[in-house]
Amino acid sequence: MKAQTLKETAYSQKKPTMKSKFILLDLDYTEFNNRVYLELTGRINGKKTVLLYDKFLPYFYVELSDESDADRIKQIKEGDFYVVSTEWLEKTIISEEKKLLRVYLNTPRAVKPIKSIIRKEIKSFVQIYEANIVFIKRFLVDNSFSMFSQYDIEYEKSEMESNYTQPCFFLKSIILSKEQQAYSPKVLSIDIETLSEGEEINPEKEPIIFVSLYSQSLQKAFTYQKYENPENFVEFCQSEKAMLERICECIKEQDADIITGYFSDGFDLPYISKRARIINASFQPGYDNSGIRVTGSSFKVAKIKGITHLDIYRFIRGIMNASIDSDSLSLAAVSRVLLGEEKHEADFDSFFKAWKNQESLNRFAAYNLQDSRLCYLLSEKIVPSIIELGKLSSLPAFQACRSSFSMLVESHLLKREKEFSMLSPPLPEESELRKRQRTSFEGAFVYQPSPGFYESLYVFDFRSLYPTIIVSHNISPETVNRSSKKKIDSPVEGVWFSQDKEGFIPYVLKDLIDARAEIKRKIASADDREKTILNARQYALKTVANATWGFFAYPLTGWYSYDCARSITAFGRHYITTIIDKLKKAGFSVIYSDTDSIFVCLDGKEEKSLMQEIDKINTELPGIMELNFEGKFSTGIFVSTKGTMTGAKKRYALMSQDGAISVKGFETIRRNWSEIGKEVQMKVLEMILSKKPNNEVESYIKDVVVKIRAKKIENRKMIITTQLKKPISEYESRAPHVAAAERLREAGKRAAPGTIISYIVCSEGKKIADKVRLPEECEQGDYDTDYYINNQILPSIEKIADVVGINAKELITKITQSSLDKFF
DNA sequence: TATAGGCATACGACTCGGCATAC
DNA sequence: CTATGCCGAGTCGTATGCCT
Repeated sequence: MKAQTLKETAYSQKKPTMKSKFILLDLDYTEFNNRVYLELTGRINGKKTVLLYDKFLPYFYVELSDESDADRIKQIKEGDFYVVSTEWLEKTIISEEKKLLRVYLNTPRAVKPIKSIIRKEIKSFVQIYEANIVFIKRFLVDNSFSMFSQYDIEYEKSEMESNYTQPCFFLKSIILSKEQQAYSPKVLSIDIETLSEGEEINPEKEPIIFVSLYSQSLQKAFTYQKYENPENFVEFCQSEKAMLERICECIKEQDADIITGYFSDGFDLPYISKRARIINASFQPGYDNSGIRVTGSSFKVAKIKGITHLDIYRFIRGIMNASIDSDSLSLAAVSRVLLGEEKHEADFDSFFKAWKNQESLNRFAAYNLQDSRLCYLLSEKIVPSIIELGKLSSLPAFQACRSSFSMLVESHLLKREKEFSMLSPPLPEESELRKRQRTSFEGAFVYQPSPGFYESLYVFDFRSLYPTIIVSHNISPETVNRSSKKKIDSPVEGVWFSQDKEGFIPYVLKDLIDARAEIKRKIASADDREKTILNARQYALKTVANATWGFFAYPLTGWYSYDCARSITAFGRHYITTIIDKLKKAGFSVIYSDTDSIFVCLDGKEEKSLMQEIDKINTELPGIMELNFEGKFSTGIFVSTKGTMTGAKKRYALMSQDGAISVKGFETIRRNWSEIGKEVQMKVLEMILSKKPNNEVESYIKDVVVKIRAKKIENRKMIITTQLKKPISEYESRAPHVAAAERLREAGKRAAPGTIISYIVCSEGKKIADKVRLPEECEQGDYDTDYYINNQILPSIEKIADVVGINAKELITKITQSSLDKFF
């Protein structure tokens, strides 16, 4: 925020009021003469425009035991900060109705000092509410406004002179348009390459050598070292400085709504910003001629005024992580999963060599452009979800992209409070917080499966189990253990929920669930463009609905409720176990169940009678709870845990009728397992699920073991990757991946928390940690064959082979024996 | 810069008993 | 005879990454 952006002009005249449609794109604020002005960036008839608005002020609520103290609060002034006005309002906090004083201030900077004056000097002061809500969020939440929506505005010529590069007006009034047309924001993606041969990244010394920009109308890689026969997507600049200035020019020309990058918060944009300063390049793409604003130290955030910067990696890591089925969150891995597109490998050594020897850089340029292209394609898929989450929670897309689940839910609840005249309950004090963090509660029920091979499995699951439990039992902080005419007892002793009045959380959740059902109906008949948006919207609704129950158990919020949280999981356990009993009594055999799902075998009965039984169960479920048919699987495998005969939970494999295999929990889908181990396990699973005869499975296993012994498997498949979760020094024991991290650091490379460590187990040494080598330290075949056979192959197939009566351990010993026999 | 709990598994650190060896 | 060290088996705690 800059106070000096605006200057008052000398004249004042009567100005005509104009009316128009307005698409809101970005929101910020500035100060002038000790008054705060919201800066709304958006488009009027397609033209990017800045609107200044002075009719919204920051505020918070004060609870007083003596109402007459309100007059004293009204008078508070401290330097440039003062109370503008106050008003009394009736608000509910949890279930207590209170009369609270809403205190308006002249600027957001006044919140902290005025708050502490009230605390110190007002005798009847009891409590302050909602003082921690940032100004911009307050504005959006109070009005239920959101980015990329359409508004009807009245505005007039600005009295102030500004240094904005965009036209600037005074906003007189703004309301959300009745008709909302889908707005497709213009996206520009960026990626840079730097000449960094050492491992540490240093903008002081290492120049940016390539920058690529990708949008619908521009797809180019920029560099400043000329070479012969450049591809037509390459543009040469005179120098690095000229290149950066050209990039800035392109960004301005492109006039995009959104700029995206992959890890651009942490790398590309901060690097450009720093590098531009060092080489004295002018790089000011902001509408007030500001550059890239980088804040935060360990978690950097990069902002450009007037263009919403979305770091696709940040969003994937924070929100989509769980729903993405990929080993790592690298651009290559994520593109493979979400776009089905392979990223071409880069050989930076040869790139840098070509750069130094002034050879053709076409391959380097293509690589650079590929990255911004993939990021652009990912943006097409992901940006709609970010926008919809922003709309749902009234957060700017910039914030929605960088929010955690808890922040999305918190903001959504904040937006909905006014429908209940509620305020956010105050955040916990230090001691209460510690108490909450020590408290845990029982979670979900998991059925103990019997190991074996099954045929014809029917799977059912609850639609949104926890949200529907909350709605159907009216579970909310203000309904728990409240004296009431009608109540529902929780399975938890001594806890009940009042049914007299709909609770706030059930009310909000019901709305989310209904809205999602409605959208799913619409999707069926929508065209492709609508479908993208509707899909993003239903994703946002699902995300926020599912995260809402977790809010009860999240210590850092005012909505925390131990009794609600443990009642929800207790209800979950109650219903799933009751249904299991019913199915068993009806003569079906239940194979497995985890939290909200049930796996059933017909056991000689008819499919029809199973479905009838499920229908009956559904009529008996309360409220909106519902058990759905998820699918039928022709074969399935459940295994025993290591060294026992009892069935293992959370690890199984199913094959549907069309032959598609779904694997859960097994090594095949674990990141910290070697490719060879995973590959062999998957292959064995496939063979068994498709009922291949045992001798085929055995000969496959034999084949692999012989190949490993003969060192015929590539090193690449022997690499084990494990994430380093904390600094090397904090580990109590020296696990293999910690030993590998040490080696990595000795080689001068990064080994910080979060780094994925790759290593191969080689022969020299006693402990496995001693045998660890980095992949680049190994020659082909350097690996420890015994380790891979005994610790990677055997454990991954032993329990699976067991199910069809193959003794993998014996088999492998026999192979080893016979190969030794041959040898001697 | 934390939505929750439940679960399987690997591996190092440690303990303990058996044994060989040195003194 | 005791002191020392090595080895393997068993137990425990730490660590990771999965499932819903």
